[in-house]
Amino acid sequence: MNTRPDPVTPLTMRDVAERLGVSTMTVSRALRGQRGIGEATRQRVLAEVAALGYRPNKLARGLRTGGPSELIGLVVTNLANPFYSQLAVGVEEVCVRYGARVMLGSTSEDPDVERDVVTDLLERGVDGLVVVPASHDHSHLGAERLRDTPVVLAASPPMDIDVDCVLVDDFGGTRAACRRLIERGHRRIGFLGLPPSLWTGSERFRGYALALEEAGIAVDERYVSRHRGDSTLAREAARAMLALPDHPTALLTANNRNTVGALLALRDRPDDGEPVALAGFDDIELADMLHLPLTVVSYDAAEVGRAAASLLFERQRSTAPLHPRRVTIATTLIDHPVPR
Amino acid sequence: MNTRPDPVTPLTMRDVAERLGVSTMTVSRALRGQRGIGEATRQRVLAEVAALGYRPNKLARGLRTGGPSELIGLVVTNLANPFYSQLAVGVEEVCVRYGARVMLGSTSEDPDVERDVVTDLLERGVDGLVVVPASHDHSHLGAERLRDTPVVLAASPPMDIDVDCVLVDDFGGTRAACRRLIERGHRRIGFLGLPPSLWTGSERFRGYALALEEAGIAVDERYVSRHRGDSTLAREAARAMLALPDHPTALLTANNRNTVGALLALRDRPDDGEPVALAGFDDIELADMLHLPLTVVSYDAAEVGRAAASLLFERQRSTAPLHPRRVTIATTLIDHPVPR
DNA sequence: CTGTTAGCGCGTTCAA
DNA sequence: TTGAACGCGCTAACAG
Repeated sequence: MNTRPDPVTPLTMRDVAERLGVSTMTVSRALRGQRGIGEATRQRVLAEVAALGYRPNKLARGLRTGGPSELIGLVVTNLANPFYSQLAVGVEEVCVRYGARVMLGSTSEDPDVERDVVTDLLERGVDGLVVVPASHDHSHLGAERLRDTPVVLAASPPMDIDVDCVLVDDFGGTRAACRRLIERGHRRIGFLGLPPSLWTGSERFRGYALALEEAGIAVDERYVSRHRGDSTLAREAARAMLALPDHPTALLTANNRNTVGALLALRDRPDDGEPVALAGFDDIELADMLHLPLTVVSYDAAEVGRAAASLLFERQRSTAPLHPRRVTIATTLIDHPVPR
Repeated sequence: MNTRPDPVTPLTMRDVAERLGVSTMTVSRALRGQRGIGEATRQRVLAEVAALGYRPNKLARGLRTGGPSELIGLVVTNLANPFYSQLAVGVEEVCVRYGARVMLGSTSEDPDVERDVVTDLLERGVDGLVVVPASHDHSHLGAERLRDTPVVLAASPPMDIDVDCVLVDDFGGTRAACRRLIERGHRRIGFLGLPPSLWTGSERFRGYALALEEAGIAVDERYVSRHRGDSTLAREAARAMLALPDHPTALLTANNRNTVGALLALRDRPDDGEPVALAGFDDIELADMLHLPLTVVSYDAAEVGRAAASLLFERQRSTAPLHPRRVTIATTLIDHPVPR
């Protein structure tokens, strides 16, 4: 005989209370371990809760208490990119430490989608937002639109708004990589990069250009290609550069997609003696098992997420209005040898 | 002059209504585009909403309507693993199509954490759950504990509970890979795998063992190592196998971590003439740019997520109680040549 | 077309 | 120690 109420209607505190002949308050108190309740009653309540499989409704509770939802919104451009999934790992890790959960939003790099996603997350009551912006327009992330919900930008600094951000040392990392190539005697260095409209695109190019300048080398436009981070485009661009009579003796790539493209172009290239060196931003798994040596600018993507989430929780906890902070994650230059 | 109410208290519908001298119902109707409201009033309300930056509280709305939260919980063992982040991509993709969001939960492969995470997600009102189980104990995912919340297991079939699941063709894929090695003349094939306690571990071993049996080859225990999927352990195991006087002429690895370990072991190995062949489950980026040829069992991890989410929404929409379904994602065998 | 009443599930407040 | 009334923000159901 099934004495449980209709299973399509979820159990409420009242169901538990009625079965015990007590008020909902008694159940509520027992559930939250609040003092001021008889130990015997407590046990009776908890036993019934377990028997019935009752679960409190955190949303209703939050509505009543007005407390934090313990929910963080994470808005990324493309979760398929390992950088962003690692970022998510870091955010999640810190959130769990603070008893919070992560709600995901993917924008497909579309600013309009970003607006909608941010709005939806706010309407769902997130306590804070970590956003990898899809464009330079951050107006929908400003204080007047978000009221008191804190935001942290990742991988890109705020434009015209006052919020925290976590950046990667795009400039320094790229400069170091370019210097390494110069140290090895390269003077004609090609750059396969992202469009200047992306923060990372302009910063990484700046690192490249400054390293050349410091070595007294002029930037040769024929050796620079600034397209979207697509490995097919990168491959074509690299191929074209390498077909020049005075082609670059080294390539510097602005992200892992470009590195893959360059690797493909180098692989396809007829072996005409002098090998072309390669360095790139972002580490690559198995990089030291490739058929050619590769120098990479490596950094901890999960750390970006951890830092962003930490800034969020710190701000949440602080009563005094902190002024906007900026954290930069360091990069390391790694030389991957070739096997044998 | 700031005429807005105290910003720490979020705006409610009442704030909007009072400013307009209308009832909250009028605001509510205007906001939801419900018919039965004057066009002029509607515009007035919407204008005020925009001016104030009011945002409805979806949680309160959901509490009142009792409608779905349009929220799916995704519970994975380890988001850092590309397989699971790709799974998340697929789940998110389908959710967005249905107007839902994804709430993340990571278990670190700990069954106790899994229980807690699942409970928390349910208390937060998710409409459904996609779970990559951390163990064989699925009792906390059964109908009596979840009431009406549908669950789909990913990568592992349900044990003692009746729920949908999406699997990868672990058995068929591994058998195909092993056959390929046998076709190439190998008779001594080493297996670097996962523990039998994992579903994928036992299925992939089963594929290996059957392929051998079909070729009339007995399984040699010295050629089998079944440890956790850690590349360091895999490397040691591979090294030990290759040190045998009659060492395997080919290795078959049960997942990408094992493949990496095997690659490392093969790289370190003194070149004693005959090269050792390698095949493995899971594709590897840049596999065709390695220093040795690699055969992989490839499949679309995002498709696993898409299928899981689809099953969830289908079940949600269907009134009749569907019986448990099982979807298997196909695998493809890919031969990655070595460059040049 | 608009407003009033009531109540979703829960917790605060105050009285018993 | 326990319970009743009330309200969190919103909307269904029913007035007018």
